[in-house]
Amino acid sequence: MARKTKENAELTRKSIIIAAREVFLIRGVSRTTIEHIATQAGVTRGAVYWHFKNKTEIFQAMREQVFLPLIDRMDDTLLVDNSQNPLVQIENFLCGTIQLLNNSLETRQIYEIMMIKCEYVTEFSVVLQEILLTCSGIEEKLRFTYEKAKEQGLLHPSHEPAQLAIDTQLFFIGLLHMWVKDSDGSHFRNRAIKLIKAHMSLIIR
Amino acid sequence: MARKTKENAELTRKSIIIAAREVFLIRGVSRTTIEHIATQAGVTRGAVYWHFKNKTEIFQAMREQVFLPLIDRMDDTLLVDNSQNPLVQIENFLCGTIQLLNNSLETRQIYEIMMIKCEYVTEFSVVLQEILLTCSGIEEKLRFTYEKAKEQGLLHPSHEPAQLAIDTQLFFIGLLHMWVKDSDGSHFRNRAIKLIKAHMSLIIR
DNA sequence: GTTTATACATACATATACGAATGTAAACAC
DNA sequence: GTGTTTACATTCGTATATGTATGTATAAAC
Repeated sequence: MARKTKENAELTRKSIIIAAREVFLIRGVSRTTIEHIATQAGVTRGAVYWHFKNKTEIFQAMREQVFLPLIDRMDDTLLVDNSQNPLVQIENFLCGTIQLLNNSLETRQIYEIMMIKCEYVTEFSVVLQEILLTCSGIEEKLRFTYEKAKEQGLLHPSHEPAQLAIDTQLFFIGLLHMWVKDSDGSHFRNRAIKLIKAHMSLIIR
Repeated sequence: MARKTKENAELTRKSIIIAAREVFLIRGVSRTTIEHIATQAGVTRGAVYWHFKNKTEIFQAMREQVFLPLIDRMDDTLLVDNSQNPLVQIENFLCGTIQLLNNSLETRQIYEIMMIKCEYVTEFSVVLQEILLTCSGIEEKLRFTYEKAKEQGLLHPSHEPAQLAIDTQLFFIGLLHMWVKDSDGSHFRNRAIKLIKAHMSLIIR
């Protein structure tokens, strides 16, 4: 086939990542072959192997699209000292994530793939470690923000920021998992924002 | 090969399920072949196909070993009216599940397989629905118990049993997920019981 | 304008997995 | 004790996936 311009080649690369996401979602990562991805992207396996070494590399490229922005947004919402109520900051961060999932089909699908359409074995075990690291980061930033809240006397005296941080983190991890699994929407997707507000109301003094 | 007695055949069947669990854990469900399972069990594919229609059936047989006891134990701990403090009942149920995971290698491995070594697509989507149903059951039983607590004046007046039930459920789902992923143990496994007690302490009036 | 590297498509070799079909020896029913 | 069924092992045909090797037309470099 005729050689493409650099811009066109980049478009091909992106279309492969999009195609991979679509096929991963339907078939799961393991059962997806390079051929499936190529066909979905309208190219041949040759094109895929030109842009990526193997399926794992495609998966990683797809994953970076949601993880990097997540960290950024977390930093923006929680760490930036905007003299706002820290508890509101946390609520905004949690609700913001849910709204991102609601608004972005791409993000929604990638979360779903990572949570219930991927087996974390061999090459993918590395991804698990990264996820754990990201979670540690979230916990730390939540704790930092709950400490601000405590300093401002917004917390019940017997509540420790470290405990609240983990509790909120686990609540949110659980919520995300159920949000993704609840494709019907009736149990968690439609109520997610309310559930977050309810969780935060348990913490307010 | 020589025909086995009924008892021996049952042993073979069980050894296949055990072998499947061991291989699923290492290779993930999708990447595991019938041949892998057979070899691990010390039989041939013929034996596996004799006892099970396909891999999905083996998976289901394995899964039932942990899900049925979970429901039973939940009913025993939460529903039986033992005139104990309802909040203690909930704490006991949560801690009991963690202790079960700590004590039973089998349960631990099956949870790990179901959470991060399995892709819920096509035939396995059914399993997701069952999991969602089980979760609904858990939520309901938690709510029932929180309602008992409210009647006994153990809750803060502004706290609604329905909200608490979901909050506790999501907390626990998050905890289980992190418990499983934290194979190192330092972040969640060693602290799980403390985290549960901390969570419950947020709820006590 | 020629050369070279690029961006793929095509073809090939190898490996592996599945399910069914067939074979078989012993357990069990009678 | 003979016939039948069971509990597997073995064999076979087919399908599918992978990575690489090779081919090729063109964009880009000079």
